[in-house]
Amino acid sequence: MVLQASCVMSIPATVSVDNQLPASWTTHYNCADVTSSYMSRLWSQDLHPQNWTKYQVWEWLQQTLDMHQIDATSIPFQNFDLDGRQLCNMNFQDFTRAAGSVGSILFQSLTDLKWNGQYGQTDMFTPGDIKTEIETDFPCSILPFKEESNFYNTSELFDIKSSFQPNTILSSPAPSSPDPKRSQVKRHNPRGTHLWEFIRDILLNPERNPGLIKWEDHSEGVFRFLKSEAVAQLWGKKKNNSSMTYEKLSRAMRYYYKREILERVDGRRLVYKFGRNARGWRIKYNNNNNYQIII
DNA sequence: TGGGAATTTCCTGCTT
DNA sequence: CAAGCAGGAAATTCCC
Repeated sequence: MVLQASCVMSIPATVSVDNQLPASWTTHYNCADVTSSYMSRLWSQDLHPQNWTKYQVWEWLQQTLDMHQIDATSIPFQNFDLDGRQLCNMNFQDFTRAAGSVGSILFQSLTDLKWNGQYGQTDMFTPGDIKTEIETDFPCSILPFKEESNFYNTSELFDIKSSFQPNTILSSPAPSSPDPKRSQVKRHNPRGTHLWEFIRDILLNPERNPGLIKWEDHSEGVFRFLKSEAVAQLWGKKKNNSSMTYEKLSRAMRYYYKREILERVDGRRLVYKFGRNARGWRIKYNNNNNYQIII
């Protein structure tokens, strides 16, 4: 995929994913330079940092780092597992403690936003609006982190839903092109997470759900259900449907063949393969032994 | 209220 | 034989 280099999320392979920022953080802003003109028009100033969700805090963090061309991996993101109110309560020292020398930049950025509603001369905007825009334009299930953070609470799955937002902008092919008129209107993701995304997210977080589904060939997108009924029940739990079974889940999976979200794998039970319209499952390793999920 | 998308439910027949 | 797979058909749910 053409956008591999600029549209990735970097996670140290040696560190548990849940200790890291949602992968979106790096993703968004590696993409931001590519999409700056697109993104800049999305920002507005109608949401004070005080009211940000955790997700929006992360968005701001990533955007600020990107603006200063600071490598997102150079600061411990787990120190910013905060909502807007907590963030605004941090003083300069708190920032330097949390992010070292970068802390002063972050502090300055936040101060500008708090008091001026903007940062420098840029079109600073609220992360929340970016979220809205992306939700509007793309069919892929996308919900703000705050709404999804408990999504897998019963199963201890790490939620990486937020990881795929801006990447979707750059991925191709998209089923349909964004309509600039419609993009001005806020629209929620119609039905929450789609089944294939649910499956993908389990696959991308095996340390949280060992033995449910596993990659057969990650580079090819081939995976296999190990505990089919358990996955079905998990899916049912998410959909508040206690009668979900693998038989029903698999029917939904088969519908994906036509849409090329999945491809058939003949002759192998419980084996599926992501198709050309499934995004966010590819992975590659870079020179720093970090892995990147390619959208 | 109607329409569409994305399942969900049920079913028959076939395959492993 | 049980468990899966393949799809058709209709129902359901949710959103616009």
